[in-house]
Amino acid sequence: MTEEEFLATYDPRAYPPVAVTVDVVAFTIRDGRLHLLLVRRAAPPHAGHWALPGGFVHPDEDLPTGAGRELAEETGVQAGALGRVHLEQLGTYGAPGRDPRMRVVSVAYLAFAPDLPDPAAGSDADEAAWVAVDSLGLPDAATLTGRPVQQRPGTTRKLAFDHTRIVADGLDRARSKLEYTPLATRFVGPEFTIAELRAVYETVWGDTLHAGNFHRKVLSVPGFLDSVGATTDRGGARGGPRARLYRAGDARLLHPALLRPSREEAVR
Amino acid sequence: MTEEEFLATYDPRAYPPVAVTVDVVAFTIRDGRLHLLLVRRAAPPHAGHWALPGGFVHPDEDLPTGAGRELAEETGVQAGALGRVHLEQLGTYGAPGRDPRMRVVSVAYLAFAPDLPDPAAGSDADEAAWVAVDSLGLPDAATLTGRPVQQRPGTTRKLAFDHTRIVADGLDRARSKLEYTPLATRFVGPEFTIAELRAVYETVWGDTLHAGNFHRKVLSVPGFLDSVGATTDRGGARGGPRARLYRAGDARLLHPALLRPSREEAVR
DNA sequence: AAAATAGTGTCTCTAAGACATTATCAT
DNA sequence: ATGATAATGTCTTAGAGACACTATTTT
Repeated sequence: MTEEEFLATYDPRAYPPVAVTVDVVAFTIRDGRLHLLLVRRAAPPHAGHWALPGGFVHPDEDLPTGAGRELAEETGVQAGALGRVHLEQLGTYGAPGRDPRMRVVSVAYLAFAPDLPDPAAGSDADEAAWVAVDSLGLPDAATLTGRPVQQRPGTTRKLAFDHTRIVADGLDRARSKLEYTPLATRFVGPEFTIAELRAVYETVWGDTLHAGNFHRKVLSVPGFLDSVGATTDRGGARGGPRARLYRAGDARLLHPALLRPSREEAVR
Repeated sequence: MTEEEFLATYDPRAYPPVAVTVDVVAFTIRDGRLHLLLVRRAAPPHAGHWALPGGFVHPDEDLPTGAGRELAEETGVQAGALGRVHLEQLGTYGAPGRDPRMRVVSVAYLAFAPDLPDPAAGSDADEAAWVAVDSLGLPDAATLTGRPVQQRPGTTRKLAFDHTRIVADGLDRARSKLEYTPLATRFVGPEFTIAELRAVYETVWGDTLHAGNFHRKVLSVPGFLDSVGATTDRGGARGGPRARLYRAGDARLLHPALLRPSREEAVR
């Protein structure tokens, strides 16, 4: 093996070409539903199918930089203005044959953003849109816990390549990270109410939470929320007192964590 | 961007070549200390330095398959006999310039194994060895919690490329996964005592645990341990009754989790 | 007035951690 | 006998969850 490796060290072009791409699983919340940024492929393979935004890594470009660039290209947000967008590496997918053209190793990134604008028209020849995740037919929390699945309206789309798996992995990661990191604050504006934060958890987890217990719980986690000292201008749309406003604190981990309800079933 | 992407789609060789390698962070426990499989590089760059075992991905080879192959090549264990070895993807490292020769994107895998034999002599021209992790000068749990660091004997080695960072990330992952998965059982034999399991936690976390509370705790986690019904042949080397033997249960997640002591300091 | 919501109080139960205790084994 | 260890018991405290309740606001 050493000789082979030795040769490869000095002439890697002797190997069949491998392409490295960056794909982005970008989540946001719109109208109380979790949405995912997708682009419709114009060219084969999988022409006409929806796929994750992504593309080849540029020379001299770091992987997270490439992910931010791909995200910026599709959303129209300036790459430098992605300040409130959280970006983290999700995983790398490189099974032979996952792209019929050649060996493609794809590094997937996960992005969380507050409600971003619709993809800028004409920014790309491919159509791009925020698509409700629950229209993709992925197994959700309700499926896992045996409760009846309520398929939400919207066309069920089959994603190109292995992107359905990548999205499923990203969804798992997102659900898990809400438990022990302040990630949920990335889905809301810089100042938010506890009810808005709770809506994030309920949307991503696909479960309803007890408002009173949630309220006390998040306030008890050190460094999670900082009180702004002000309240909303009005009460809720259907009544209720004005809610206090909070900002994200400096905690990077939540301790104690906010555990999802009833995870025993998913343990085995 | 579309044209560029379009062209690239059909002629990826137009891009500067990118190499994809697989590196393995393989941990095992020897003599109560956490060890890491390293190889000494024979050729430049970083000749003479220790590095993670790894190499270029073979054509038509899946990424985890490649990781298992690299591990098998260095440990002498047959690739098919890696049954008790846990393998999972750690992350992908692709910063430009991390390899001075060319653009190299490296997919790192994390492996956990019970005590494996010394690397088979002559299996590779490079020297390979199990190296104590605490001789690498990485920040350990004691460092993070402000307690005095006791550097254990052994030469402090500077690893090649960005492998020190990769190992640090792997160590973080391992410490974290002990909390909420039955991963610790991968470091011991098929049948083990609770004291042996506790030694794994203490070794990886770099902290001492209360024997009695640990005992009751692991037995209270559903599906973590299955009793064999037998005990060890002898008591401990320094006395004590014979310990009951257990096997790993069918739980894939520990609920409730075994949290590390005093993590508040690392939260911010 | 009626309904909805923010925020707090109370109670129960689980679990973590500190510590003690008993039984068993090696030297 | 002595010391070490396995395994269990006890007590205190923190936290999760269910539920009730008050105050505030909108329609």
